[in-house]
Amino acid sequence: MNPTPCVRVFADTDHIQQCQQRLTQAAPALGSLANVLALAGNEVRLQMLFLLADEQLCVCDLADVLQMTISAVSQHLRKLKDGGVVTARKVGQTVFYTLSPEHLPVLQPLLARLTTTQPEPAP
Amino acid sequence: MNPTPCVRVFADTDHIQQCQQRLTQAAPALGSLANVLALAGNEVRLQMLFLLADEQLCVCDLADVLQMTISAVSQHLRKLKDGGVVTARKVGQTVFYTLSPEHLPVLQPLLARLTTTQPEPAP
DNA sequence: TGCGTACTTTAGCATTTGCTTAAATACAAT
DNA sequence: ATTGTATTTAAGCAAATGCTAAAGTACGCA
Repeated sequence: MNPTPCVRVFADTDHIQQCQQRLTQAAPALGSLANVLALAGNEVRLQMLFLLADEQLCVCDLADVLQMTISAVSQHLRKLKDGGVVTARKVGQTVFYTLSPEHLPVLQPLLARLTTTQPEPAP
Repeated sequence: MNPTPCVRVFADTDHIQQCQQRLTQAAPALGSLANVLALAGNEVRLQMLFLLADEQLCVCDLADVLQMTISAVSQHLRKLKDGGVVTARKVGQTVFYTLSPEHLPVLQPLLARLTTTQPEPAP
């Protein structure tokens, strides 16, 4: 596991342990956050989330907009659903996807950055 | 590219195009954001960023804290550096890493969520 | 009951990721 | 110059990812 350990003389053991303790304390939140960010860190999925922040959409719509196979879209949506990021609502044979409230506190500020109108470069 | 196109009868073409236009407009910011989130979406790297938000650290420190090979840590740091997320500052033969200001607006609120003290469950 | 539509799931495959191991580079001190 | 410390880089490999293609499921309607 640690075949090339850190060998410097002046390792501040106390400091190291403090850092480890901070990590341990943050661990649950950190793990959860990492999962959400990993999901949102894919460009296609981030596009989906961006669109879903505005309105609910069905698989077919997303496939049309993103110019992707329905299958590929569906697989992305499954990951997002498994991660608790989106929620599926079935109406007849159509499945509408929405951002689920669970991770909105994380996602909203991120997605908001994509909507704000960029300042035009001076002419 | 699109072997199983969406075949439903009532595809709202105007709506689809509106969505595509919103995507196109957000594209640069969205791509950049996706890159940062993909970097932060790895648990090890998120731990690193969490620690670096508090204080600058060298490769050796991070390896000790995270109980990882120096090589593995160095490779993660390279990705973070290439993505403009951290900055390297060399002092003698030690390299200190810091969060770079470029993507702080994205990272700060995320990392802040890890520091806030959780409310204790009532006894 | 049978057909068509919307979606999901499976299997397969190329690419990417994150690690290990080993060699290379950079600097400091002796 | 030589040695040692801190870090980077390269090569190799197992596992994860994201797609395609092809079945499979669920629902609505005639």
